[in-house]
Amino acid sequence: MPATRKTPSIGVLSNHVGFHLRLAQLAVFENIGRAMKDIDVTPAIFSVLEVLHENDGITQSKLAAAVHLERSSVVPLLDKLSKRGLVERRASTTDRRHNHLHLTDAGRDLLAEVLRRAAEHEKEVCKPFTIAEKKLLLELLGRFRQLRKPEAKPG
Amino acid sequence: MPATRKTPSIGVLSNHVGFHLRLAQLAVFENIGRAMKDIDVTPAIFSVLEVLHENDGITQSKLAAAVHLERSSVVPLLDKLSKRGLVERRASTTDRRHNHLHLTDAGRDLLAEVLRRAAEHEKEVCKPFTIAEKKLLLELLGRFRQLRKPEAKPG
DNA sequence: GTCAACTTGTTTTACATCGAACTATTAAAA
DNA sequence: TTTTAATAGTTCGATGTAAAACAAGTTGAC
Repeated sequence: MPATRKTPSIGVLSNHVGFHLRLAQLAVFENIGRAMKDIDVTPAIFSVLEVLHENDGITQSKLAAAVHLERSSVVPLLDKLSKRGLVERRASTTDRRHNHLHLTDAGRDLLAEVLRRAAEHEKEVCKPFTIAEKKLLLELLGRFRQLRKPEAKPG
Repeated sequence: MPATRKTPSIGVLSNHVGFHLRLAQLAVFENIGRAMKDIDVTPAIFSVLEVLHENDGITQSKLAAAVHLERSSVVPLLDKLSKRGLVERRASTTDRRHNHLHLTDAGRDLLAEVLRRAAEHEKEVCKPFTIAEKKLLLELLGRFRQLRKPEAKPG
């Protein structure tokens, strides 16, 4: 019995949200990659620049939490960005454990371009949806937040 | 100017599907991780076992395509699985480039357990949704398929 | 039948991310 | 005040995935 005729079946995977979330994310991120590769901006970098712009002087830990990366993952990312002259780490004077992060002018400029492209890209990627459908999709996705880490700490 | 009062803003990210897809996938996969870590099964492994079960004798390339991994990524994964005695690579007799992949008895046994847990986990993860909502969500996610790689090949 | 083009699995290299352990610093407890 | 615990950033090691280059095999053009 020739097993691999035509398209392989994915079995129960077709009923699992995890699988489909991954595929969707893959497709969208691939798209972003194409849209921004010439300016060397990944989704992670985009989110960092945007959060830095929205929260000037934020610390690394808070940034990490905001973009859902680990503290330790943010370090090399910021290394790269400050090497590119987009971000500055300023040691805090009041609490010498903290770094306060700031976008440089170059960082702000790049972010402006990134935002321009991101808006365009978002339009592209959401073509399959009406406004209402997109809003609905985001709302549905938001519900997964409910199941984040059962992180001890009772009220 | 204390920049980091309260919760940092994520700016335009809140309107970008990519960001929310990532968060949702993160949350769901984290959950799966917890549910299966004692049997050493990741989402990728789950999908591979299932596709192998559904398509006995499938080749590595086709498997890779089915689970949306690269050919080259599937190699170390299968190495591990065959080392664990869950999967067999049999060289094809008709086309010596191909490996035909087969689940071993142990592989089938493990998959059975995995499917049991996956079903339970899926129920858990989809608690925030009604049946109709979940169906809707999967349908919406499916629409992102339309934007997969503009991979040359005109009709 | 020969040679070019393609396909399959693999190797190698690179990279993003994580978790655990470490240092310096601050805060809390005693 | 001294001791202890917590926090911020970092380092280090491991892992998963990808992209590019490759060898072996196959197919198709001529």
